[in-house]
Parts: sequence; C-alpha cells; structure tokens
Amino acid sequence: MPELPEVETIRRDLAKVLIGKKIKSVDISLSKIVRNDDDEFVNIIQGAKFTAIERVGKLLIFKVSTKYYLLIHLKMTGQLIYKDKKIGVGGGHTQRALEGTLPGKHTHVTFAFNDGSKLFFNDLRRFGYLHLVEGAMKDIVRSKYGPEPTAKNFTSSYFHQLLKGKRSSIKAVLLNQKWIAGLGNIYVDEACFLAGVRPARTAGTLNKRQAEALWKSCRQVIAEGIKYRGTTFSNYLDGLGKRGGYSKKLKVFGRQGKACLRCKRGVITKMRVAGRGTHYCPLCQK
DNA sequence: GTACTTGTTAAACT
DNA sequence: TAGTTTAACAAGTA
Repeated sequence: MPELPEVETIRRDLAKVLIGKKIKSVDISLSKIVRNDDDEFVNIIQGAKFTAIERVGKLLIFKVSTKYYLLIHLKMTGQLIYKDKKIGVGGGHTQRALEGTLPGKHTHVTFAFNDGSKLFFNDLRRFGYLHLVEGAMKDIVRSKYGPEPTAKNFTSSYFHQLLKGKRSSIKAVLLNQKWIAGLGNIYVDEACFLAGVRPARTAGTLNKRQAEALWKSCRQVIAEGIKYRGTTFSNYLDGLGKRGGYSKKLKVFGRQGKACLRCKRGVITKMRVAGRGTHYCPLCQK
C-alpha cells in the first residue's frame, strides 16, 4: 500500500527521468481511472511536458503547464512504472512476479514519450485515479491535507494540541489525512510500536511523555521509510519497478503470532482498530 | 464459496 | 451540530 515514503520514492524516481520529455501520446484503456472526459484529457496531455512533480501526502501532482496539473492517486494497489526504450517492456531484472509484462492486464493508462520511453499506470483493484485540474483546484486539494510528519510545521505542540480532547483511537487520528498527511496502516502501526503506545488507545488519554514519543516516532518511521525507498508488503513497486527496502525493517506490521522484537516476551497481536488490521505487542505497548 | 485485505469518502450514527 | 464510526468501492488471496 503506497504511503508517503512509497509515493515520495516514486516521485523522486520519476522526476529524474520524466521532466522535460515531450508526451507523444497517451492511451486510456480503462476510462473510469481518468476522472476527466477521455478526449479532453488526451487533448491537453498530448504534446505537453511534465515540468515538475510535486507531492502532498500520498497524492502525486504532475505539473503540465502553468494552467494544468495532473493529480495521480495510487490508493491501495496503484503503480506508476517507467520503462526506457533500451530496456523495453517487461524486460530487465525487475520483479516480474509482481509486475509482469508491460503493458499488463492491470495497465489502465500508458504515456508514450518522444524518446521511446513509456510510463505505465497499473492498478489491480482500480481504486486509483488520474485527474487533470487547473491551478486553483490543485491548491484547494492541497489545502485539505494536514502537515507531513517530516515537515517543519508538524511541531510537537501541534501534535499535543491535536490529541487534546480527542475521543477516537490514536490510530484513527494518525490515519486521518486532514490532520497528518502521509501515514497509512503500515507506518501507523510501526509508529505506535516505537512509541510504546497501543493503537486502540483513546487519543486524548495519552500522557505528555507518550504523546511526545509518538510525535517523534511518526517522524522517524516516515524518514526511515523514505531512506529505505518504501515498504513492499503486497504489490508496491517504485517508479522503476523495484521493491522497497523498508519491508525488512518492519517491527510489528505483519508479525502477528510472533514474539515481540523489543520485549521478547509479548506475542504480537492483530485486531481491528479504526476499521483496519492493527498489530501491536500487548506487553510493551500501553 | 467465504472472509479478509486497504485509502478515501460518503453516509450513518451518537 | 459536530464529532466519530462504518460501509462501500474492486479484485485478488488464503
């Protein structure tokens, strides 16, 4: 599931190879993925260039011109994979088991560039979308996101204030993009584990020390996630079709039934919190 | 065949 | 009314 570190990895990968290339053609094989009218979308994109790639939370923002921006959300199973002409489609030493040949049966949109390279949007569950919007709409969408864990405006006092009086679980608060942008199911469980806080705890009941620890651990898991190029748990691949390295760093997510890596005595338990599969150590997370 | 998976949002609930 | 929780979406896996 692409969360902030995965989307940021894709953003960096694609920025290196896509910026300034002329888009020769775009092919839409599943219309519902593109939120615009197909013809309108093709007319604006063809012949244009991506001049910058931004990101807010888990949303990618490709700058097309001073007027238009292409918003791309991968949701749960979306992939954006770039192939240059030399390697060719489906070749090389990429993760064929996940990726298959390109375009594959889950490829819904394909961009072809003037130098023969291509960008494939794949999405097994078809939840993701591409949406071409004007600048004003882009700013409105951006404004709906809270601060990112590694940003300067995600301050300790912001976080303490956020939790104050909240009656929902700490997990629900951390997952809500309007308060903190970029955390998803995996990194929330990891952050709670590092901080020694149970994900099901009512947010407003954390003491000062716990809230401070959790603030730090949110920043830590996101920073490390980016450092290791994201987590491949189900089908995430980076912009060049490779797996993320943070999977090996996970301390609780997916470890249900196994011994806790910190206290060695607790058994990692899986339960539903905020409607999501949630992993924690019942002994050392309070 | 059934239960389960998740990011986001709309709808339902308290 | 506001805050919070749940259902729905889709298609694949166990």
